[in-house]
Formats: sequence, structure tokens, C-alpha cells
Amino acid sequence: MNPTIKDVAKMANVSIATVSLVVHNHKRISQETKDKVLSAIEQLNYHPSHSARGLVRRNSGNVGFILTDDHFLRTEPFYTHIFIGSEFEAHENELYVLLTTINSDYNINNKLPRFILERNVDGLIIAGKVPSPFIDQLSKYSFPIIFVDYLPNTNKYSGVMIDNVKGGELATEHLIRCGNNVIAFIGGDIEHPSIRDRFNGYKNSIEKAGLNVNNEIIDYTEDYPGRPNGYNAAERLFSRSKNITAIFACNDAMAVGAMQYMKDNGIRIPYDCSIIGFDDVVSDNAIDPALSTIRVPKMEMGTEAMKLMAQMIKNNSKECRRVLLPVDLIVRDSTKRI
Amino acid sequence: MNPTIKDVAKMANVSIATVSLVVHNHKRISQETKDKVLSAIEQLNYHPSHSARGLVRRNSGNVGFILTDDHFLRTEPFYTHIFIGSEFEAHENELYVLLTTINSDYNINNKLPRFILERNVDGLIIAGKVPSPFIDQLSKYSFPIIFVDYLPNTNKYSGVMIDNVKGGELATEHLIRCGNNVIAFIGGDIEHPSIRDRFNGYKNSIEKAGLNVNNEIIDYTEDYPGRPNGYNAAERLFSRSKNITAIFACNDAMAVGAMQYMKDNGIRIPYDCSIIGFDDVVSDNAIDPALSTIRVPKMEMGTEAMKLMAQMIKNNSKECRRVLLPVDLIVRDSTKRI
DNA sequence: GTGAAAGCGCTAACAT
DNA sequence: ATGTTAGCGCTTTCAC
Repeated sequence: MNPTIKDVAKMANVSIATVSLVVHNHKRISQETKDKVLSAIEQLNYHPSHSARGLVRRNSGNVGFILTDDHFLRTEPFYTHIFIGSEFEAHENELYVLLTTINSDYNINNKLPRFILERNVDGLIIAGKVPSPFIDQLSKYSFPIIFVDYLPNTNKYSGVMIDNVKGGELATEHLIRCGNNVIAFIGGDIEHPSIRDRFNGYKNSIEKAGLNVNNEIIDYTEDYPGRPNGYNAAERLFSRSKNITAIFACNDAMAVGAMQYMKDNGIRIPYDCSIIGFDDVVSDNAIDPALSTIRVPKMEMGTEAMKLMAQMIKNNSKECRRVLLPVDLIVRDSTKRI
Repeated sequence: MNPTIKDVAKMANVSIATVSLVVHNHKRISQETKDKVLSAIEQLNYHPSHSARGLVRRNSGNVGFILTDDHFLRTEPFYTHIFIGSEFEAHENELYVLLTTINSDYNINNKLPRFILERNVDGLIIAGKVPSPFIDQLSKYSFPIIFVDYLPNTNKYSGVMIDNVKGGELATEHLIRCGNNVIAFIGGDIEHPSIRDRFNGYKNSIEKAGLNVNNEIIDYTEDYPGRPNGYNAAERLFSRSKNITAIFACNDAMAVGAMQYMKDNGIRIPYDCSIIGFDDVVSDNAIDPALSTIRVPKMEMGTEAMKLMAQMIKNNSKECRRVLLPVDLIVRDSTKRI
């Protein structure tokens, strides 16, 4: 059996109230008793029970981390890294992370995760796009919520985002600097805020360079921005236009799919066509040629989110706060000056 | 404020004890009161407080998932998938997973994870090799512990393992069937049980085929079985022996590193040299040529571990149980009949 | 400066 | 079949 506050009190010859005061190092405690108690705590290896403390403090010391099951199952370690970041930061703040997934087709009749219903979390970090009925359900609850990499349209939520527009511009400008003037864009669901922003960055740079935005070499037919769809998008692209010299893919997964199509069809990368992705989730030398991309600070998104969360919990604040993290261009071997 | 058992009792005009009985659907409760209570619960959207329940039941409803920080940070999604598996299974069993990392150089003076000290977990799943001082520290505690993908030498722990010896045999036999008779082995730390077993499988098959185990084409110089070390191992291998026609790498990460060396040095895969890995963590078309490997049921390892855990918690059992999961050969394009 | 005591929300043994 | 009550381990107000 684990030692309780009573055991400590008995051993130190004080009341349990005194022990509690020492644990919280209250000022008005004589050095003498403090020492006695501390030594008893040490000897017994006492640690306050999480449940008992949670019961009276009406908190849990946990924060929930939610993402949809399909995001969690993605092969690219995007959300995994965000999770790792928040886990590390939670550690620093004496918090624990309870991760759970929700269905990507969550509807109003589904139950909320148990840890919410049972008041087993003090706040929620929501990573990636989640169904809006889910967000609606949450509005009854008053704990802090932080969105990461996705922000609902309403203006009331806190969030940690990356600069997707800027990223789109960086990628496109790089391609332009390399001498390309027929630069295609492939993306998934254009309604997704991140993809839309990346596309807008693309358009900004294309226009700024005096080139024209040509729908023939823009493809966001598919919903899900994964490898197979990258392959398909490339196929459509090249069947419509033969003189594409560069592609900006909305993420690395689609880029890898598109590269596969090019390899299968004798299009040499980067000699015949350059390609750049977004996210930096393809580990450097795993793919040939190494993929140029826009680096996204994934771990940092997690740590920033958890930092915000820890502050909001501590200050019992509900104010809406936003963090925008910068991205950078990573030039590898899939893009080349022509 | 969330509703408590009192609110339900008041609304249904019964005592809180009755509410509790209904919640646990005790037999001796009239259908009538049961309905009353249930409807109150429904209306108030009542859910028992996790902390309060944990306090009296002396449990937490959580299970701790522990791995070393370097395992967690590995780019290959090996332990991530084990974690996902246990998370899904935890869901089924109304359990939550608290993940935390420990230092890979944990020593006797380090503190145990807080959730252990604060009795905030009912059991521990330990994934991958962890420092033995950590395991020693754990012996004071009486909750169930399940090891996954690594089992300390002592015979007392429960664990979910894969058949590494068999996997080594499958890989090597495949290479032999392809007509190779100079088959190299590259591995990391041979003291690691998994690597040792894979190596033993290799030896078994080599000997069974009447070939001889030749130290010149065996390399486990490096400790950590990652990509860079795979590269180095291949370099040493080919500098010692020119007539290697196939390599069995102890895992995919090393295989990918070795492939990079071969590409850099004009050794064509699989024409000049075949290579097979282990783990199946390189997503199919990411690397060229696609890597043959031994598939490891990673998600299943996680679900099996959590199943065991749920049973042990429910039955308050401490008996040592072992699960051995099979592996299979996946033939892709990096191995070829000669 | 320290202790007594109430109470957090729940379970379970014991009454009725 | 249902209610009363004593805790579970802790925090916190209020006395002293």
C-alpha cells in the first residue's frame, strides 16, 4: 500500500493539515516542523494521490489530445510529431496527455470522448481538421481548447498555426527563381484552410512574377491529399499539358505520389520536371531524388500548444490566443535551376 | 458545473446509493426506480467523476505507456504503431493511455514517472528496450507490467513479442531460394535480444542450407540500428568482400542506409545485390526499389498488450503471460532470383 | 504556527 | 428493494 498523508502526519507527529501546508510550502510554517515533515515524506516516499487531489481541486492534471482516426493512422509522421511536442511540454508543466481519436465522420449523435464527460481533462488540444458537429458539441464545456494546424471559421478559438500562405509563396518563388515558368499546383480538398492558404501563396507568387494563373495546370480534384491521389493528379496534369517544368504539391505525400507517376512515365526529376512538397515529412534520403519541401515546425507546434494550454489552465483564463509559426524552404534534389 | 450523483438522486427522488446501484446495474433494483434514475441521468447528462471514483476504488482507469525518448523520436513509425494499437484497444476496455518517455540513460537516481508515484496508472506497458535500472525501480510496485517487443532476461515478466528467430529464417531462406550463396548480415547491437534472435535465425538458415557462416560478411559493429549505421556497415562489408550477392539487414532503417551506400557506389539493387530488411516500416513506394522485408504486426502488438493488461486489471491477476506474434515475408523489388 | 473539521463525489457495507 | 453512513486522501477555512 502506498503511503498517504496520514502516514506522513503520524511519522512527523503533526496533523495532516500541516503536512498539506508543507507540501504546498506555505509561508507560516516553522523551519523545524517543515524539516520534520519533509524528512518523513522523503523516508516514506510519499506522493499525493492524483485522484484525491483532483477530487478536491476539481481538476485532473490531464489534457486531452484529440485527432481524427484517419489523421492518426497517416503514414507520414505529421500529427505524431505534434503529439510528441505536446507530450514533452506537458512533462515540463506537470501535466499528462490523454490521447484519443474520434471518427472522421463524427456526427451529432456520437458520444464525446469519455474523458470529457468524466471531467478527466482540464483542457483540450485538437490537432488537425475535425468534424464541425464535434466542435459544436464542445461549446457546452468551459475548459480551454486549443486548435493546432486547423482553426474553425469562428473567431473565438485559440490556436497554433503555421504560415501556410507564406509557405506557398516560398515554394513557388523558389521554383520561379529556378527559371520555371510553367508551374503546376496539385492539392487535395481546396476547402481545407491549409490547402487553400498554400494555394493562395502559390497564386500570389505566380502573379507577382507576372506569370498567369492557368487552371489547366492546377489540380485539386481529389479530396484526400495522399500518395495515390498525388499520382492521379500528376497523371491528369500531364495529360492536359506537356510543357510543365515544375510542380508545387500541397504536401509531401502528394509530391511523392506525383514523383512515382513521373518515374513510371519516364519523366526525369528534376531534369524534365522539378517538384517541391510541403510539410517535410519524408525523411531525407528515403526517396530518390531527395524532395525539396517547406519545413513545418511540427514538434514546436505541439510544444507551443501545450505552453498556451498550461498558461490558460494556470491562470484560469479563457481569452483567445493565437500563435503563428514560421516555415522555411528546404532545397534538396528534386528542384533544379534550368 | 457538472451534475453529480446528488443532483441525479434529487431529480429522481431516490438516495445517492440507489443511483450508484443503478449505474452499476445491480440486480435488486425495481424496474420502476431504475427507469426514473436512468431518465434523470439522461436528462442531466450525468457521468460519474473519474477522480471520485478512482479515489474510492483505488484505481485510476489509466494505463501508462512507457518508452525511451530516442525510441519515441525514431523516424520510422514502429513504436508509434504499437502505441496506436494499444490506444485503440484501451478504448474498447474503457481505459486511457498515459504516454510518457524516460531517458535512454535512465539511472538509479532518476525519478520514476509521476503517474507511477501518484498512483495514476493501474498498470504499465513498456515498449522497446528500456534501461535496466528503470526496471529494477519498478519491482517495488505491484501493478501489472507488460513488455512489448523487449523482454528483460528474468523470467518473471509478461510480454508480447514477435518471432524474431523465425523472421530471420524467413528472410534468409528467401534469399537462399533466390539463388544467393554469399549472404551478408548487418545489424546493430548484437546484445539486443531482437537483433540477436534475428541473427540466430540467419545462422540457422545459412547452416541448414549447407552454406557456412562467414564472419567476414557479418557486421554488427554499430550500436544503433539506424540509417547512417546501415550505410557504414555496407561500406565495411563491400570493402572486405566483393562477391556479396545479398544482404539481410536486421531492420528496414539499416537496409535503407545500406541501399543508399549501394546507390552511391554503383551497385545496382537487386541486379548486383539483393537486400531484405525487417519491420516493414518503409511505406511501399517511398523508396526505390521497394524494399523486401519481414512484416511485423505492430498495431497488433499494441492491441495484444492492452488486451492482456485489461484482463490482468480486471482479474487482479499477476500471473506471467506471454504472447508470441508471427511475422511474414514480404517480397518486393529489392530481392530477385539470380 | 498548527490542528480540527468540513467537504470534494463516489462506493459499499450495513440497516431497514 | 432502497436508504444511511462511513470512509477513500486530500485541501482549506476557521479556531486556537
